[in-house]
Amino acid sequence: MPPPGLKDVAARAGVSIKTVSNVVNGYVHVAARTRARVQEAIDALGYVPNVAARQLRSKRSGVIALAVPELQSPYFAEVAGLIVQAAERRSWTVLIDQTDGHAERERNLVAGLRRHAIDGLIFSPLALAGEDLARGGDTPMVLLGERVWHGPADHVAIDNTAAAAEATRHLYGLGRRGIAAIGAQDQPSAVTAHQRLAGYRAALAETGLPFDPRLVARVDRFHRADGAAAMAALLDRPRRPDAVFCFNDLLALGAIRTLLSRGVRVPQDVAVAGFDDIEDGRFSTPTLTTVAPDTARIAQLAVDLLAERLGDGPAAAGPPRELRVDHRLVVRESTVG
Amino acid sequence: MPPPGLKDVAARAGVSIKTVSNVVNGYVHVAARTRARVQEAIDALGYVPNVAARQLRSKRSGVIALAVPELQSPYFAEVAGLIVQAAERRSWTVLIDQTDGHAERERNLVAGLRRHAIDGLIFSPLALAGEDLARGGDTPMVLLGERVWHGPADHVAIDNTAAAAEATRHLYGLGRRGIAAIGAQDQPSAVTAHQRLAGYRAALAETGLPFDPRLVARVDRFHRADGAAAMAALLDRPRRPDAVFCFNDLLALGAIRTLLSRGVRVPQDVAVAGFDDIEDGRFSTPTLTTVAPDTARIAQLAVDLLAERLGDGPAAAGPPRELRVDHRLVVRESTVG
DNA sequence: GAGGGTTTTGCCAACGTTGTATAGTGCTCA
DNA sequence: TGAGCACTATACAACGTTGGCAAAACCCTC
Repeated sequence: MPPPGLKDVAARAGVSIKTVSNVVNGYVHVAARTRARVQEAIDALGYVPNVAARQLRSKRSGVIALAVPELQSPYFAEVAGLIVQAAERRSWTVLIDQTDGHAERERNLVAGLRRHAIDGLIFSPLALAGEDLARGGDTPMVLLGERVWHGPADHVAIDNTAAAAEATRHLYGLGRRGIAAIGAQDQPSAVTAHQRLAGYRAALAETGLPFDPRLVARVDRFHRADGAAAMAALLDRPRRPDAVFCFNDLLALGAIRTLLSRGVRVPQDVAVAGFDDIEDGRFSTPTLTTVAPDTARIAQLAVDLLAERLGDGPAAAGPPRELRVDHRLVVRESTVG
Repeated sequence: MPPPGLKDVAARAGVSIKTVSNVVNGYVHVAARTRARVQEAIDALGYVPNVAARQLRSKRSGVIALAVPELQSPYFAEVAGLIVQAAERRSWTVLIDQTDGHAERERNLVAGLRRHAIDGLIFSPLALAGEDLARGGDTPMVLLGERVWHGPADHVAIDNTAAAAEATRHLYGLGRRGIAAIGAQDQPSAVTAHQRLAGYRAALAETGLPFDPRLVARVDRFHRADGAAAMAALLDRPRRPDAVFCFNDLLALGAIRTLLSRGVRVPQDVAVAGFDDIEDGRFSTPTLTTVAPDTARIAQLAVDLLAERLGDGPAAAGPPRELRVDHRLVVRESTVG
């Protein structure tokens, strides 16, 4: 037996189909008596609106998509969870998509998904930057990450450069003078890596420390294994650092693992700072000094921005905005024993 | 300008709407010439089928839902990622939903979502068990976790009890005699906790060790903080354990944190084993001994089972099945220094 | 070149919902 | 008491797609 539709509810309540629709959509001008009778019929039949039909008619699906490079990464998982929660308050459903950082997949997503079925898109691009993102439909889009191109999308981000500089200055403030960095990347699209590197360099310049390329380790991805390998490489180079700023917490945890397994003490011999404030860093040994972005606010803002664009209000159109979100440096055992 | 529809493509190619539909759906009897002309028009216009309309007509959406308690938990994030990948091979989209373990939310999901919009559901219940799950539509459902009730759904799970026993025996085999457990839960619906506790008790019984309730710590959730608190409580009790079996890796990492911060050596003084084999445990200090379920296979099987139920083939109907997935004990530094 | 079968295409209806236009109801106020 | 008005409910069309069916075009054989 097919699920009941407005038709069935209407028949049972003895009213027209449209009246039922009005009740369901909370239209104001429905007599209390009628409303009650309809509601009773709805409950009795277990009526649930058919999303497909509703979308077909009204062009709104109540679904937004969230595209992140990978869910396995705790940072993205956390952001995803928060966005789902924020969206739920607007009774939106979130379709989470994983791009694995493949440009192809990101492109498909932007071009394909955006045509139908999705009211809006929150996108954390990894491989894609620039005009590629501008393509595909006019579905409202909010980008997580700094604005590095000039397409028609809103951005939500922390000040990566300032935060990275802050972390680096913290290490300098501890008296460290051989401050290494782990997480540099070559691809021009790796904006996050570039900005954090820029912050690191800015702090060095500011404090008068020379920039030494030998103290900067490149990585392919931002995973623990990459951090572990990069740290090993740094230790094998002639000049051994007494502090490391890692561009995210996973890299830092991997680096710490390498240090400890080689008998290097953290933080006495080498101080380590990370970025993201994932939960792991709060319970690792040693606990991790890190830059904590206000992820809850990032999620909330992303959803709010999308809502504005989706709304029929005055703010629906307008130039793309870039919203800056706070961050703070959380000092833990990996830098001050 | 609204996105192009079959109508527009038909006009451009000079054929009827239905012919375009036939081309899109790969209907056999379309002349090669016609097909080519239509395809060219599709490409030129960038036509994308309207999912809503298609679903309205054909009752298939190409979307399956995955409901997990929380994405923040690395284990679920990993499983979610793998399921998305497995689903992609069947060109399904996955709608990931977070229940936060709230019974209410899980119930809504099962009752509401299943009516429309979703072809199938992969569900990892936390709060809900029993007949509650049986309600709501006839959308095919696959449960992640052992079968503890008798509704009409397929199950994919590892043998939690056997795996827990294995981990406990491993600790016993190291010569430990005060083996504690962290992760017991009281709610009858906490099936996972019950089964792992059962495995722990079975192993004790088998080895002749008495079961001591003072060595079993209850937790509210399976997070690091709970593990840390539980471990602190265990250390404060009169009888101090020399080994701990934690019902998941997060609990274990939290427990290790407490041990190390109190100056207790791991594994020399207390050996710790976990469950899930999340990535954190491979890079923590010490690295974590744990039970590794074959998550890739779990994901693949869940999707395959759903596909069978969705297919029009002979296996579409039939009694619910329970599929057992392998696991193995991964021994690392937290038990053997 | 006509008859029969096969391939290909076109028309119509329907999926379940909502927006628009409209009819009906009961009230207030002159 | 009737005109005017606000409120309430209804009828109908349309969203873009696909399945069923009929018509048209094609190909072959005799």
